[in-house]
Amino acid sequence: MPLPEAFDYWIPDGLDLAPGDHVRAPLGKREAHGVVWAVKTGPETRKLKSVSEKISGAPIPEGTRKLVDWAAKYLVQPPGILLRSVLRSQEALKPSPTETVYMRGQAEPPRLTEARGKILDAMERLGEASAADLAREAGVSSGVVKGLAESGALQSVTRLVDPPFDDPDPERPSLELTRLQVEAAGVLRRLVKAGGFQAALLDGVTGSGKTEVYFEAIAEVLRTDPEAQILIMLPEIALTEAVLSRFEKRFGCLPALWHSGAGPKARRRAYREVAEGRARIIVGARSALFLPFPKLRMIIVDEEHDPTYKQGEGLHYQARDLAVVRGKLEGACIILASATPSLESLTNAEAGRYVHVRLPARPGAAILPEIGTIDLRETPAENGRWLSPPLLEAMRETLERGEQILLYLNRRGYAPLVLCRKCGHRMVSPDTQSYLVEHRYTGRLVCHVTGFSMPKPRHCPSCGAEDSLTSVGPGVERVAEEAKHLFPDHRVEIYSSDTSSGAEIVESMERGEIDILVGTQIAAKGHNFPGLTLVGVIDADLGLAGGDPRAGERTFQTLVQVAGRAGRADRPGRALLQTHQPEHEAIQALLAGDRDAFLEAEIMAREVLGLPPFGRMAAIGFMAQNPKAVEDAAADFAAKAPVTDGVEIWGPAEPPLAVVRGWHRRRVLVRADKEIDISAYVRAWRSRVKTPSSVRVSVDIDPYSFV
DNA sequence: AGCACGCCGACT
DNA sequence: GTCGGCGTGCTC
Repeated sequence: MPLPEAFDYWIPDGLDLAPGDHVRAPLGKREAHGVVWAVKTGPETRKLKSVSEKISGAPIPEGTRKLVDWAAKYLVQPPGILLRSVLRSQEALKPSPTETVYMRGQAEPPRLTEARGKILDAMERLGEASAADLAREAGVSSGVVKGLAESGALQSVTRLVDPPFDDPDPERPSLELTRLQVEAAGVLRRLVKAGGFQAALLDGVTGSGKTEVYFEAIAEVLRTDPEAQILIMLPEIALTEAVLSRFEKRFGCLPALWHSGAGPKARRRAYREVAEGRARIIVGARSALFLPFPKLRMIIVDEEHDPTYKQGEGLHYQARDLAVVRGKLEGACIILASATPSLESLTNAEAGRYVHVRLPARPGAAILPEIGTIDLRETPAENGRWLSPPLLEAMRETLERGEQILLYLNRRGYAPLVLCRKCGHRMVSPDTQSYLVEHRYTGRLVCHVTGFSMPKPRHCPSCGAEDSLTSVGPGVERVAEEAKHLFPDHRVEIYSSDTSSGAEIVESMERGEIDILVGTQIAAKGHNFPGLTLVGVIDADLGLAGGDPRAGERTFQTLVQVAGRAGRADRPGRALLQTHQPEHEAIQALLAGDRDAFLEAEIMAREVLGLPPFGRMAAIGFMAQNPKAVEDAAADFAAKAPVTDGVEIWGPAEPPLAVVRGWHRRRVLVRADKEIDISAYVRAWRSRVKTPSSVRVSVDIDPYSFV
């Protein structure tokens, strides 16, 4: 619970409690589940309540408790909020339930009655099954199954409903590695051998085989310590498929999975197996970082630059950074892997805090794509079209050779804006006032923030004009429509998070059945399409707009990832970027293939402004249903900021979405010099300002966006 | 987070 | 005169 600190209780006589144990304890008028944080002895004058009872379940290990304490301080949150992230599966504290299944036994039934015959027939059909299933299938009562089991005609096996995961085998032959991969793996293995906290940045171009390299580091951990646990973090569940199949090839089984999409059963099983130290390797999303590993020895953060490691509602944290902290607290080895490392990680590597392991070339014949720009100022697409003549020409050539094309546009739906030709009214979401996106496939206008949707109206809601609403700008649906129109004899498909059968699309793309794939961000990640040789980026400028200092970096990362999809097998690929500003440094750096020069420039800009990683940032959010109340609360809060050298307060300002579902929002940003403990500063500030309870205040340390 | 208390408006 | 809406404060 959001209490400021742990509460003290008496330990009743005869109850043996140690830190990490689960207990029930009275709290106000009720009882609550708690975890023993410390055991104290000595005189006590306060009147304390007593712990009610100890409850079963693996205790929360020391490393996990340290993480809770550390993160609570750093994130300026009550420790209970962090502990809640650890206690994600209440049922997992109980031992796994068991189930009894029956199979054919050795003996023949002493008397083969009609009912017994039916059961044996059902057995033939079902193979092994529970007594209830067998009885239902045979149409008799389950008592018959019991009788047969006693006579030995059926044999019963009792097993756990949540069985342990298979043990990964590090000794299986590793996949064939290139010389460069062997070298990189060697560096990581030496880190593992050295033991204790180690951090490495595995920095390799798209397709250079980073996964295989860190698998060798994992194998080394498995070999060195028979109890060691390893966490592999991925930014999204959509990405796990590729990693899982390669994992199975290397280690002979599937790892335990942890992600928010898993059902209660899968969660309970994964949680219990992790907490009891049996699960050796866990593949998971950001929340896996808070699992109670008793012996965590390695954390891999794959695609470490990915913004999904940040975000999250309620509790804001940067999972990549917390992973490094957890590594320190546990004495574990951390490997951050990316083709386009974040500025933060690169700076750490350059400062020598991380070992910098580079993987420069792709294995085998695959080479990086040739990258070119199309200047839309010189060769624009036709009015109302989005594919420029040079891109169309390249598409024609590619299709003639029987190769595949990916058109990348990070915008779902048909058109990002719908407006009235007569009066200029723009269709906006009732909650957030953000533009409604037209989805022609479903015929609706959708708010991408709240999910609000409505049928596209025939009359303008403002001036009443009929059929005057027009679609402005492209989304993937619209680009696909254009591609279909221009290449009617080729198969065009859309791949976005709206696509219901994403896995099918990926498979038929892999098999070469799709000629032109029009995709959003989701298509840019992790897939391997051997026949893909042309990537067309519809709008390379998207993301460069706005004053966000992170825009250049983000655009660069995305474009590298997308361009990296082309020409992975033996055929060289090329990527063409449609842009209005080919001179932008992010795009120039891509053209030159000069990532490091681009990042150096970015790093210098950040250093001058004192932005992360050269300074610290915090965002304080205010939310209330009454617009006046938020405004006043935010202004009052900002006015009461403690004055300190090296700290600047920006705002209050309206965040990008000033109203969401009737909640009005304001934001105050804090920039502090690197030496300043920004968490302590914000904590002190918060404690001196009293905000009305109708205004919710949230703190986000290291916010992703600085604007 | 849950739970109780207390203030105020609305209804028997 | 009492019920219940929610704003406020407390929980070892």
